[in-house]
Parts: sequence; C-alpha cells; structure tokens
Amino acid sequence: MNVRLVDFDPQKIADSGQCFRMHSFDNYFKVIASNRYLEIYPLGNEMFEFSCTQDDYENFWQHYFDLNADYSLYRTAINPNDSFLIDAAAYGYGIRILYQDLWETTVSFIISQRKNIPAIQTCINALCCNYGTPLQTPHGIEYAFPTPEQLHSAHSLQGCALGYREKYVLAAAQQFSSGSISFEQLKSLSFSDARNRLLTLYGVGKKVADCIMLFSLHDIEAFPIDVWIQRIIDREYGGSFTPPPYGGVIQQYMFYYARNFAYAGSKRLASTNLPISVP
DNA sequence: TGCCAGGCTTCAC
DNA sequence: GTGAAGCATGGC
Repeated sequence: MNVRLVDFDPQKIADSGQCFRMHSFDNYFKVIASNRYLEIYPLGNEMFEFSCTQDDYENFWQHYFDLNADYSLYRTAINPNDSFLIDAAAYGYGIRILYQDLWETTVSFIISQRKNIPAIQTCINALCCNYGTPLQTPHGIEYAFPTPEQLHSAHSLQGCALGYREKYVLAAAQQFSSGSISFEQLKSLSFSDARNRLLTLYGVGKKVADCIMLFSLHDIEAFPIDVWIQRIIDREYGGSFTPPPYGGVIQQYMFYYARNFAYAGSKRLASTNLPISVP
C-alpha cells in the first residue's frame, strides 16, 4: 500500500540508535518488529510504499512509527534562543519515537551497555538467528526476536558475544517469562514507579531504564543520558542542562545530531552548514 | 594492535 | 551516600 507521510524519514530512524532491527538497502528499508516483517520503499515527494496490507498498516505499523503524532508541536516547545537544540531538531526532522516491544527493548538496551551500535546489532542478530522463530519473507528467511521463553529455556547464550551481559539477559528472561513484569503492569504504574520497577532488573540502571521508558512505554518525558548526551551537556551547556518539554523526543534529536553531524568529527561544526532548515 | 563503546554491579570508604 | 575498579567482546 502507498501512503503520504510528512516528518517521516526511515533512514534517520534506522540510524537513530533507538532500534536495532531496521536496516537500509539500495532502494528500501526492512523492519522486523514483534514477529512482523515490513519493507518500506521511498517513492519521493513524501510518498512511501509499505509492503503490508491496509489493515496491518492501520492496526500495527501506523502506531509503531507513531505516525498520528504531530512532531512540530514538540519542536515548537524548544527555547528559540537555544541554537543547539534548534539545529538538532532541524537536523533530525523525520525521526519518530517508535512504540517497540517491551521485552525486545529491554534486552536490546541491556546489551547496549559498553558496546557500539554495530556490535549491538551483531549481538541481537545472533540472538535472533540462534533462538528466534523463522519468518518467511520475500527476501528469504528472517528471524523474529526470541521470546522470553525461548531465551529462558536456552540456559546459555554462548555464541552471541554478550560477554558479561549474558547473565543479565537470562535474568530478564526469567522475569518476563514468569510474568512478574509486563507491559500492562508497567503502564498501570506512574512514571517513577514504572522506572523503579525497571531498575530492579539485574543489569538495568538509570540509562537503560530511561531508554525502555522512552522507546517502549513511550513516556516522552524520559530523558536517557548516555555518553553522547553527557558530552553535549558538558560542551554546550557547561555541565548543567534541564530537559525541555517532551525531553525524550528532543533527546533523540540531540543524539542523532551529535553522532551524525555535530560531533561526527571531534568538535561541533558551524550551525550555518546545516543541510536543512525546518520550523 | 590498541582503544573504546547508547553502563552496570560491586566494593571500599 | 559516593566514587572508583572491573567487566567480555567486537568494531574501527
């Protein structure tokens, strides 16, 4: 099916670091999420072909990509005198905060600690290939993200390069497969109670908990502070920074801008060199 | 080859 | 309560 989407850039989303199973190819993108497989073909003029039915689009992917939200409202909340955030938001135009599966997000960001993004993707791909359910796709066999039960019954996850994180993932698998933590349970709690519940998971600290709050529970006030965000706070704000409204969305703009443009070398480039300007 | 990575747990103090 | 050490492994 074809659809026109504004403020939607699958390349930026794939490169934004919030998901690890969205990949770009010559003329399309493939996404694997919650046992579903999708290809997205950019057609130009904000038109996209989604390789799914209208029902699948309306009942899953539209929500997954948060396509009913107006992100210009988030950007207009930025202090107009804050040139770094204004530039970051312009550069990140088209990024969406995804509604990702709680279990997959938890495992992915447990794995992410002290790894770079290519290494994270290698680990997650190994987990899926070794323990996930095969999915038939037009481009061959892909693998769903393994369920908590699939990993819990594995007992050992050697061959996935998890290192010391393996025990964290196995502990999470036990918690999720037993039902002692669930999406419904966390969504019934307040922000701080849900975050505190996540912090009880072995291997989950503040940063990973905030990533789960943002990228799965979609609490867009969550503001994960990783090494990139801390670098921005130190360089641009003298070490002190109060997250603006909708901080999670702004955080994603900051992260993408820093990694791909502003700090892509070792220091910030001139903002006048920005490729685009967006209100 | 050596450094470093979307941090966390553990253990002194 | 706070700060430093130690951590497994792959990518660059």
